[in-house]
Amino acid sequence: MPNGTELPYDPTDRDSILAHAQRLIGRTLREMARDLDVQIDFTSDKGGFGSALERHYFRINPGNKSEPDFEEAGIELKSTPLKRVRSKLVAKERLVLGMIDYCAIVGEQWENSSFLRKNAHLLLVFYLHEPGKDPADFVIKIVRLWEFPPEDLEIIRQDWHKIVAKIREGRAHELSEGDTLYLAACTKSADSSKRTKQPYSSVPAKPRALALKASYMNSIIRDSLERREKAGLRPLVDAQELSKTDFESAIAERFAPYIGKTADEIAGLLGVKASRSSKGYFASITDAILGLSPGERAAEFEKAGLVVRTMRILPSGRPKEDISFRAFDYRKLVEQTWEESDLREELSKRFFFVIYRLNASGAPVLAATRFWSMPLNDVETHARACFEETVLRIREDRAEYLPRKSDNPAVHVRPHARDSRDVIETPSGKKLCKKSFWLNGSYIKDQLGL
DNA sequence: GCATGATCATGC
DNA sequence: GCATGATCATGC
Repeated sequence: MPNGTELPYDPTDRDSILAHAQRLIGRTLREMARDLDVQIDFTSDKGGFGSALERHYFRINPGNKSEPDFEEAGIELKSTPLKRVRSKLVAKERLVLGMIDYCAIVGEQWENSSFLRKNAHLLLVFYLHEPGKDPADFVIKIVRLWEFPPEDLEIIRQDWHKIVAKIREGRAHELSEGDTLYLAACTKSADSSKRTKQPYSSVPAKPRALALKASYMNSIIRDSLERREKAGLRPLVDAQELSKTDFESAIAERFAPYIGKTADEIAGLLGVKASRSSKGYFASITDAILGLSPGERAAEFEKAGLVVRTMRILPSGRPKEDISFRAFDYRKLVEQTWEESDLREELSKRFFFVIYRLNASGAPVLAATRFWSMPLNDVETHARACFEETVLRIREDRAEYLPRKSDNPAVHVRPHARDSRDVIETPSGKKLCKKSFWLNGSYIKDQLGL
C-alpha cells in the first residue's frame, strides 16, 4: 500500500487521489463500501453524504481545519448535490467553502488568506440528490479536480476584497449575496435568528460563509458535462484586464462610447438585426455592445447569475415600466417560508441595469449602466412584508386582492399572464390569472440615483 | 399622471 | 406550448 498505510490511494499524490475519486463516477457509496469491503452504518452516520465520503471512502477525518483535506497534495475535497431540472443536471445549491471569521478575516491579505490556502485546488464530487433516497444510494455523476482559471480567480479575488471591505467598514450585518459575482457571503446557520459579533461595529451580524454561487457551480457542471453548451459562452474580460480594473468597471467601459446615443444609432453602428418593435430589441443592443454575436451568452454574467434588465426613463423623470419576475404558482407559494422563498432568492441576486432616457421626441437615449443589489434591509423589510402579506391573503382565499404598488415602497404583485385565459388554480381551487412579484420602478430609480 | 390590469414577442 | 422579459390600455 502506498505510503505504508492501508489507504487504497496515496494521499500525498494528486494523481492517486484523483484516480481514487474517479472510481466513484456512476456509482453509489453503498456500492463502493461493498467493493472496498468496509462497513458503513449509513443510518447512524451523521452529516450525510459528505462525511460518509470523507470518512469511509477516503478515510480522512472530516473537520474544520484550516489546511486542505489532503494537506501534502494541497487538495480540498468537496461533495455537492445536483438536481435534475427538465432532464438537465444543475447545482442544487451553492458550494460552501468555509465559515467567515469576521474578526480574523479583516487581518488577512488575499495572497495568504485562509480561503485561498484551503480552496485553491478543489476535488469536486457531484452526486445526484433525489428526495427521499438514502444518501448511500445517491449516484455520483461528476468528479472534477477544479482549479480556478486565472480570469475567474481575479473576479473571486475582487469578490473577496469587496466582502472584507464591508466587514472592515463595520457593515458585516449588511452583507448580501448580491454584493458579489462568483464568491458570495451566504448566510450559514440552522437558526436564522442567530447573530455573531463583528470587529468594527457593535451591531451583531448573521453568521456567514464564503461560497461559490449556484450559477458558478452550474458553469463547472456544464464545463464538465456538455461541450455543446460551452460553445455559446463568450468571456468578456480577461485576467490581464482584471489585474488593472475590476470587472464591473470593465463592463461600464464597454458602454461608455455609446452613452448619449439613441438606441437606433447604436443598433445601426453595431449592425443589430432585431427590429425596433421586437421586445428583445434592447437586449440585442446590450449584447452587441458587449461584443456578443446572436446566440452567444456572456460567460461572466452567466457564472455570476447576473440579472440584466433594461430600464427606460420618461422625459418626466419617472420610469416607464416596473420590473417583473416570473409568475408564481399560488399553491406552491403558500408552501414557502420567507427564508427559503423564490422571491428572497431572486432579490439576493446582483442586477445589471442598462438605462435609457426618452428624449423630447420619444427616442430612447443610452444614459447609464448600473450594477445593483437590493440592500439587505429592504429585502428583509419591504420585500418580506409583501411576500408575507401575499401568502397570508392566498391562504385566506383572498388571492384576488394581493399587495398593490401603493401598498409597498419596493415590491408589489400584478398579473403576469399570456392573456385572461392564462389562469392557474389557487389552494382553494379558484382559477385566477397568473401573477408575479414586481419591483416598483420608482424604487429602482431612487436606488440607482437616476 | 399614474396605478392597475392585461397582453405581447421571442426563444427554447 | 410555455417561460421570460417586456410592453400596452384604461380608468380613476
